[in-house]
Amino acid sequence: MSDVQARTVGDIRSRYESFDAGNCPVRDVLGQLGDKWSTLIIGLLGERTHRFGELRRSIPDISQRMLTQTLKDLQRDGLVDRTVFATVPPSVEYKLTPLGRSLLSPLGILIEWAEMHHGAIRLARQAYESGEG
Amino acid sequence: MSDVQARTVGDIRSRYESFDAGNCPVRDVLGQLGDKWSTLIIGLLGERTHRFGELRRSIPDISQRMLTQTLKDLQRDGLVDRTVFATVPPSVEYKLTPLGRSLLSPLGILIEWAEMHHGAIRLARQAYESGEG
DNA sequence: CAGAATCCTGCCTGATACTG
DNA sequence: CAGTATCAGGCAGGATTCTG
Repeated sequence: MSDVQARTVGDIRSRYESFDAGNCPVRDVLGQLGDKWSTLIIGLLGERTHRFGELRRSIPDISQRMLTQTLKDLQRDGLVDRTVFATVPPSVEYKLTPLGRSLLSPLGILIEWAEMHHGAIRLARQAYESGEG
Repeated sequence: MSDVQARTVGDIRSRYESFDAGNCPVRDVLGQLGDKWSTLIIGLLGERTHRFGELRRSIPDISQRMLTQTLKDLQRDGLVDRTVFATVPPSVEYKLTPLGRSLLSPLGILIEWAEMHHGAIRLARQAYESGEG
């Protein structure tokens, strides 16, 4: 692990400085993943194919506008596949593309880190507030 | 890898739904990492300790305000350690805490994914624009 | 059912000026 | 050098209404 970490430490720096803001792959990816709903939708679609209404019910506090827009962005980036069925009433299915599925593993690792250290982060926040906040 | 992926797929879903928005560790972490500058600063501090002015020069397009604020947030979350030296003129050093260093590996993995698939994402965007954008 | 269009608001962010 | 304070703009995101 120390080997992996030592390598990635340098990589983070070098990969940022080789690209301006517009073409930086890190910003391109984290900019999208960092928004409010993308990772949640990717997680749901990683589980199985969902219809639009299923996604909306699974994420009670998302607005219709944001669900539509986030799905469109993910589709645009080639992470999500959208299939329309010409039924009455119409139905639309969303699923991950192979590219989208390949993101599940790195994303899962980050989520594991988040859950593992969430308690420590919350404690640090409390300590900060009572001390100098 | 199929084992890791299969496990994380379910995890993403379950870890989201067990927490409301305020306590969800995924949103807590990605909300911070997803901002414009956090990952860049973490990458720089993963390389070595930096002074305030060094960080500012290393990130030419960050405003003083955002650098201060991002550093404060990272310090608040226990990822970054801030040390003031009572010299004239004053100097302040920033470095990663052990918690912050533990984030370098998962973050590096995500960055590797980003760089590896950045080309595919850009191609998907071009295809989307010319097709239905 | 699955969206598109519109309006509105808050916060993120940058620019500028000032301080210890 | 390392910040803080203040102001201004733009965009993310929500609520509502309308359509095929």
